[in-house]
Amino acid sequence: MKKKTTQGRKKIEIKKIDNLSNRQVTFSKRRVGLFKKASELCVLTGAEVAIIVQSLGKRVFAFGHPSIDAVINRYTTGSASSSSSSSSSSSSVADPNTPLGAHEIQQHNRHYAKVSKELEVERKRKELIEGSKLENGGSFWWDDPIEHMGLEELQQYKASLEELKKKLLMRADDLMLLKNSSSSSTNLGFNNSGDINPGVTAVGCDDMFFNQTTTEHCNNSIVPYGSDDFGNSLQV
Amino acid sequence: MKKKTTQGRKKIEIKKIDNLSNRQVTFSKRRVGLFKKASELCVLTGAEVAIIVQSLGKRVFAFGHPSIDAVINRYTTGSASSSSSSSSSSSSVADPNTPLGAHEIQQHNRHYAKVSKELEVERKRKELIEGSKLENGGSFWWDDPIEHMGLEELQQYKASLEELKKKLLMRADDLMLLKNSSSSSTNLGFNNSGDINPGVTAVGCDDMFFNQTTTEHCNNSIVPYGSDDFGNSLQV
DNA sequence: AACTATTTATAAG
DNA sequence: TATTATAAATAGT
Repeated sequence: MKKKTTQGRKKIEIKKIDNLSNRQVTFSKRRVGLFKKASELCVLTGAEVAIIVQSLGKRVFAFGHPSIDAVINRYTTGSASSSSSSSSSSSSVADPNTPLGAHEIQQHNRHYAKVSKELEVERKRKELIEGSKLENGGSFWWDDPIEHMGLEELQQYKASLEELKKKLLMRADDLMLLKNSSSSSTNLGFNNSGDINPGVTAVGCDDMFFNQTTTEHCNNSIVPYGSDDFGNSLQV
Repeated sequence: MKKKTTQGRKKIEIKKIDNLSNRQVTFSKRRVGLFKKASELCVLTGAEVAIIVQSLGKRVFAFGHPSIDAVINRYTTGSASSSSSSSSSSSSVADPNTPLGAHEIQQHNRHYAKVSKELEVERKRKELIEGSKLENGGSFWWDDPIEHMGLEELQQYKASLEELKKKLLMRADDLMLLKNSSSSSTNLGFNNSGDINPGVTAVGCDDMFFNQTTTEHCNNSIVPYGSDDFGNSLQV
């Protein structure tokens, strides 16, 4: 018979975790959990949500539906959906990439959302057929560093990317509306597959793939900029 | 013996809920849950988080630690913690109050955080002694419309407010750094107890009490502006 | 990073 | 609204 292998989840006090390592792990796990919840809230109720999370270090993650900027704009302006606004001033900007670009991004996001959903559906079907192996606990495949994948998984992964790439290219006309000023974040954990979505601004599509933690149709994104920090499920 | 009164939680598909009513309750419950998670993430890992949620109608809720604006600023500007920034432009501002004020607010928030925690601790103790009656399911007392409270609860509630008010006044010196341009949101669900914290900007302290869903030290806030919508646990 | 044993969050009633 | 049986999230290995 199987011995009780773990003591199971233990109740914890909601106070700062002293141990750095544990804190990092917890940050990662819960950050993913938070984004998942947000995603569900969006899908379930049609609400619009924007989340920005910054770990103690510097890494920033963001989630947004229908787009971070759309929600933020609405918030900062009072309710309208103005185009420009935000950013502006500020003297000590860490990286000089153009942070926002509201409308364009929003538009792109709309497309991404659709495409993303399609892929998600396909993924689910495949998963159903082959027996789920792509999911890791609470996170999603696009959160997995490739190192963790087996050969088979890698192939599936590659296939998924190709698939998505193809779909995105089919929508190239719309993507063309975006300035292809690489922008996005300065140093992502990921830089591979750098050809997909050339012109996505702030919430670079590359980021979306490897960093977004959400589910289904929500076009959300995670933009980790700044150097490394925790958020371990994301680093290469 | 007790009959099985409910079938318990049922698994649901993550797809838009058709029934409006159900969608609303789900929105409320999950919105609270999301903010709670966010709060825990902040406390546990020291991360900075900002969340803006807008229900399908118009009501907007926000959560932020150390302050929504601080996080948003950092996001929009790229990483720095500029003072002014954001909001600025935008032509169609619903309410003319100065939305941000980063540094000052941040400073205030720090204090609020401390004070808030103290109150929370006291509340817990009291609750422990009298047998928890302040909590409603997953939400917190400050989320409860006063109508739902019994006389006794109301008194306790009032006492809590007074207590907090006193503490905040003790830190008046710091608060003085803030412009006391009422600001905050235009039409809150709540307007009672309008004397506590006169000069809290964007994330008016009044809001904090009645709208924040978070826990403990996180100085977060929920600013519901726009007319009514769901988020039922909040409306007056 | 994968795995439980539990704690939490919640769908329904 | 308060309750309760379950689904989910997650602390500790």
